[in-house]
Amino acid sequence: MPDETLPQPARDEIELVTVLRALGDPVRLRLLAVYADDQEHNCDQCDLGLEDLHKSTVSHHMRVLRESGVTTTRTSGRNRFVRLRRADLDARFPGLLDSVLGAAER
Amino acid sequence: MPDETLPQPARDEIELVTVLRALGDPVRLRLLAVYADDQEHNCDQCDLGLEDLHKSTVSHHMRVLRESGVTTTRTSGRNRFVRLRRADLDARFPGLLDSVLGAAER
DNA sequence: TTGATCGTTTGATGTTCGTCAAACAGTGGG
DNA sequence: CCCACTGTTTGACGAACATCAAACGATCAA
Repeated sequence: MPDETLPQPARDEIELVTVLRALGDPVRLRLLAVYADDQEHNCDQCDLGLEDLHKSTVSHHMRVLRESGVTTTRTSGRNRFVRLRRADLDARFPGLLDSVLGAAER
Repeated sequence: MPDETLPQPARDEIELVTVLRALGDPVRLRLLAVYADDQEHNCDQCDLGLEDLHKSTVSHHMRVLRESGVTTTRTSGRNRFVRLRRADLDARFPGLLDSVLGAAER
C-alpha cells in the first residue's frame, strides 16, 4: 500500500487566524516544540512527552495542527509521520514560526 | 481625577499561549491591525471599523487583549485609550508581533 | 487466520468562548 | 443638579472546544 498524505490546506489556503488559534493551546504548543527539529515524528505519546493525555486527545490535537496548515502527515503502513510545514509557513507568514518557536523554547 | 492604567500583566507575566490565543480571533486581529500604528485609540466602534458588533462585545475583546498583555489601557475622564505594548512584547517574544502584524496586513 | 499494534472516529460530558441585551457606573457639560 | 456620553459588567444562550472512553479500521507478524 503506497504512502499517502492526509488532507491539509494548500499553502495559499493557510489562514493566520486559524494558525494562531491552533497554536494558542498548551498541548499543541508542546507538540510544536517537538516538531521544531524538522524531523518526522510518529504519534507515540512517550516520544512526544504527552503520557498524561489519552491517545485520542493527542490524535485530536494533531488533527487541529494538520487542518490549520501547521503540520503535514504522511501515512506509511500503520504508522503516521508528522512534520512541520516550515517552508509553507515561512512563505506565507515570514518570521512567524521562528518567533513562536523561539518564544516557546524560552 | 488622575489618569489610571487598568490592570494588566507585568512584562514577565505575559504568556505565549495566552497571547496566541488572544490573537487567534478575527475580531481581535482586526483590533490589532488598528493598534499597529502605536497610537492611542479610544473604544469608538466607528474608528475601529467594528460597527457590526455590539459595544459590549468590543469591550469584551479589548479586555482579552489587555489581560493577555497585548495592549495597555489608560483611563482619562470617561474615555479610555488603548495602545499596543510593543516594547514589552518585543522584549518577551522577539519578532512575534512584527510577523503577526505583517501577516495580518496582507 | 488470528492476534497485536497504531492511530482514528464517535459519543458523551463539562468547560470555555463569542455574542447580544439590559443594567450599571463614572464623567463632564448644560 | 440633571442629563448625555463612554464604556463596563452581568446574565443568558448557543457554538466551539478539550477530554476521556469505547469501538473501530487498517496493517503487519506469527
